[in-house]
Amino acid sequence: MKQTKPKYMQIIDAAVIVIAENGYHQAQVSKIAKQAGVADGTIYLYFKNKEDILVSMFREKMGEFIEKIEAEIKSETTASNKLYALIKTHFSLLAADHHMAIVTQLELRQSNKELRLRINEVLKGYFNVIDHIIKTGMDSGEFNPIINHRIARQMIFGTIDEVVTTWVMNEQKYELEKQVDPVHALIVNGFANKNK
Amino acid sequence: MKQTKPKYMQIIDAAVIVIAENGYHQAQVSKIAKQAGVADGTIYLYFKNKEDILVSMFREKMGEFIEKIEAEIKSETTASNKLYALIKTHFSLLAADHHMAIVTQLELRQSNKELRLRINEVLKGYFNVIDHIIKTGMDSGEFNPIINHRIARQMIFGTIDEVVTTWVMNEQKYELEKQVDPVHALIVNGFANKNK
Amino acid sequence: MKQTKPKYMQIIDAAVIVIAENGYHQAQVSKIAKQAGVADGTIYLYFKNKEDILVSMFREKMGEFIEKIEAEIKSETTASNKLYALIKTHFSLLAADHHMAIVTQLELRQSNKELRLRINEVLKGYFNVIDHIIKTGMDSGEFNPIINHRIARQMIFGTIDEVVTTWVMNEQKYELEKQVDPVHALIVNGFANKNK
Amino acid sequence: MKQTKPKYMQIIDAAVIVIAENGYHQAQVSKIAKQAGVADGTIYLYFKNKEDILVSMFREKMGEFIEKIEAEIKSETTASNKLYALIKTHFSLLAADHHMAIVTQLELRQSNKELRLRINEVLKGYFNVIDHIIKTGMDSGEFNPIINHRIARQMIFGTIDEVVTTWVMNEQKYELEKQVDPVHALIVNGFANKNK
DNA sequence: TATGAATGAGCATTCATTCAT
DNA sequence: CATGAATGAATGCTCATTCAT
Repeated sequence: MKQTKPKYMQIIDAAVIVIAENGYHQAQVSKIAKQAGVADGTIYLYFKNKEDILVSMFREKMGEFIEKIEAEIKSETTASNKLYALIKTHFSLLAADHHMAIVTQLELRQSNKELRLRINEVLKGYFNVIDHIIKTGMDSGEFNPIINHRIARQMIFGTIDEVVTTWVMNEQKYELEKQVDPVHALIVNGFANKNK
Repeated sequence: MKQTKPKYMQIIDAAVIVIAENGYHQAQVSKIAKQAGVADGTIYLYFKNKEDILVSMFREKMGEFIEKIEAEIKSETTASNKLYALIKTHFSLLAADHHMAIVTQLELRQSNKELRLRINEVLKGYFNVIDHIIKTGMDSGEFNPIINHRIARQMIFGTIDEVVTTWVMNEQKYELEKQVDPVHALIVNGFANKNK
Repeated sequence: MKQTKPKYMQIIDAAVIVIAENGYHQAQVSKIAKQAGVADGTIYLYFKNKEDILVSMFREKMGEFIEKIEAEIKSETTASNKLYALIKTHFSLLAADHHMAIVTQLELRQSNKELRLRINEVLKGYFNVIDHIIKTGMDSGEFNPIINHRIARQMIFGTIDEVVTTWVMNEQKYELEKQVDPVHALIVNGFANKNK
Repeated sequence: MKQTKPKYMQIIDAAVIVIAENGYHQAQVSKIAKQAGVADGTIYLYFKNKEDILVSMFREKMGEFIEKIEAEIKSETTASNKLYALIKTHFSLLAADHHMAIVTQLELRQSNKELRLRINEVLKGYFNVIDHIIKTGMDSGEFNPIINHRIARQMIFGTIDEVVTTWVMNEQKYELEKQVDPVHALIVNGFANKNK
C-alpha cells in the first residue's frame, strides 16, 4: 500500500514516538525525520521550526482528546455525571496511549516558558469544557453557588493532572482507571465527614 | 561591610535570581558566578557540577519552606485549620518571594528527568506534611473515613500547585493570598450543594 | 576550479599542517576546520571526535608511507639492499615532507597513552616490513643466524627513529639523506673493526 | 623521627610517583603536593612552575643515573666491555625502578616541544658518556675508523631506548636484563654473517 | 516537493598559579 | 617558611536550520 497519510500527521506521530522513547531533550529534529521516514529538510516544508512541531502535535492530539471527552459528556445530564464522564474519559484515553501519557505529563513540561505559554493556549479548550460542567452544576443548583469558579476549575484540572503525573512517574504500574471513583468523590464531596 | 555570608548560600541565592530573571536554559554557570560575586571556578569548590547547584538550591529552599509550614501547622488543632494554615503559609511564602515562585513553578520543571526525580525526592518531605494532616482528620473523624489517602494528598498538592502556577503564569497580577479561603473551602467541602 | 578533493582527506591534510605549525596542544578543532576551509561542525560528519582525526591521519599517512617503502624494497634482491632501500625511502619521504616529519617525530608523541597505543597498532605494519627483511637475510644466510629477531627489529627502528628525531629537533638543518649510507653500514656491519 | 629530607627532593620523589601512577596528563600540581605532604603553594617556594618540577626531576634522576653508569664503565678497559657495562647498567637500573621506567619512557615524552628540548639538554650528559666509549674504541682501533661518530651515538641510544620502551609498553612482562647480550652483540657485530 | 550535506553559535569544567594570612 | 581558598582563561562538540540540487 502506498503511504497515503499526509506527511504532516506522519511527522507529528513520529514526534510523539521519538519524544516518548527518547525524552524531550533527546528528541532531535533528525531523529523525528528518521522516524517519520523523511529527510530532515522535509520537516521544514510542513513546520516553521522545531517548536512548531511540538505545538502542532499538542494541538492536534489535544483536539482529538477534547472532542472525545465532549462526546462522552454530551449524553450525561447532571453536572456530577458529566464530571464523572470527563475524569473517566481523561484517564481511559491516557491509559490507552502510553506514549501520549509520557509526552504530555513529563516530557513536554521540560519545554521553555514561551512554548509552555503556547501549550497553555491550547489547554484553554479543555478549560472551557470544565467551565461548562461547573456552570451546568451552578445553574441547576447541584453545585454550591458560592464556590469560586476559577478556583473550581483549577482544582479539577490540578487534581486530575497530579493524579495522572504521579501514575506516569510510577511507570504506570497500577490501574489509572481505578482512580476515577475516588477522584470524582473527592471533588464533589470534599474532605468533610457529613455524617458527623 | 565584609562579606561574611558563606559562599555556599551566596551561590545558591545567586542561582535563584539568575534562573528567575533569565530562565532555566539561560542560567549559565558563569552568570551565576558573576551574580554571586565569585569566579567561575569557585563554584566548583562548593558544588560538584551545575546539576548539584540546582538540586542543592531546591533542597535548601524547600527545607526552609517545609520548616516554616510545619511551624504554622503545629499550633493548629483541627485538621481543617491545619490545612488552612498550610495553604495560607504556602501562598504567603511564594507571594513574598517572587523569584522563588518563578523558579519552582516554571523554571525548575524544565530540567531533565533525572534532575526532576531528585527534586521529587525533596518534595517527599512536603508530601509527608500533607499526609500528616490527612491522618489527623481521619483519626479525629473530621474527614470522611472512606476517602482514599493517596488521592487526597494528590488533590491537595495538585490543586495548590495549579493555583500557584496559574498565578505565576499570569505574572502574579492578582493577590494570591485572596485564594486561600476558596481553595480551602473547596478542598474541605467539595462541590456539592449541601443545602439542596 | 571546484573543490573536488573529498573533505575527509582535506581535513586530514589540514590537521597535519595545523599540528606541525602550532604544536599538538595548540591544534584546536576550530583551527583545523579553518585550515581545511570547512565549518567546525563539518569535521564531525567525517570523524567521531578529535582523537579520531589524529588516529585517522596517522593511519592514512603511515599507510601511504609503508606502501611506498614496500614498493621500493620489492625490486631489491638481497636483504642488505632491501634494508638500504628502506632507510633511503624512509629518510627521503620525511625529508620531502617537513610537516609530516615534525608531526610524527615530535608532536604526535605528546598524545596520551590510549592514543599512543592506537598509533602503535598502525606502526605494526611498518614492523612487519622490517621483519620481512630480517627473515630474508636469515634465510639466505646473508645475516648472522644467531641474532635475536626482535632485538634486530628494535635496533633498526630505534636507530632510524633516533636519527630522524635528532634531525627534526635540529630543525632539519642538515641533509637527512646523507645519513643513509652510514646508518646502513652501521646496522649491517656493526662497530667492530674487521680488518684488525 | 622528624622529616629531615629537604622538601625539594620530597616534591621530586612525589612527582615521580604521581606521574608513574596517574600518567603525565593526570599529574596535577595539587596531586603532587598531596603526595609530597605539603600544601599546593609550598611547591612554588621550591620550583618556579610545573615545568620546572619536571625538568628538575629529570635532571636529578638522570644525574644519579649517569653517575652510576660512569662508575661501572670506569673499571672496564676495552670499548666493547665499556659498552657492555653501559647497556647492562642502564637496563638494570630501570628494571629496578619501575616508576622511573614508566616516567622516562612513556610519560615524560608527552610533554610539549619546549620541555622536551630542555630534557634533551639534560640527556647531553648521557650522550657524552656514549661518545667517550666510541672515542675509546676508535682510538684503540677496536672500532672501525670509518664509522660516523654521531650516527654511532644515535644508534646506541636509539637501540637502547627502543628496547626499553618496548619492554615498558609490554608492561615489563619479560626480563629486560636478558636483552643485554643480544643488544650488545648486535651493536658491536652488526647483522652481517662473517662466517659466510 | 524532497533531499541531506553543511553550517556555526554556544557552554560546563579544569587546574596552574597567586597571595592574604 | 607554609598554607589553601580563590582565580579565570580556554575548548571540544551538538543540533536546529538552510539551500543548492
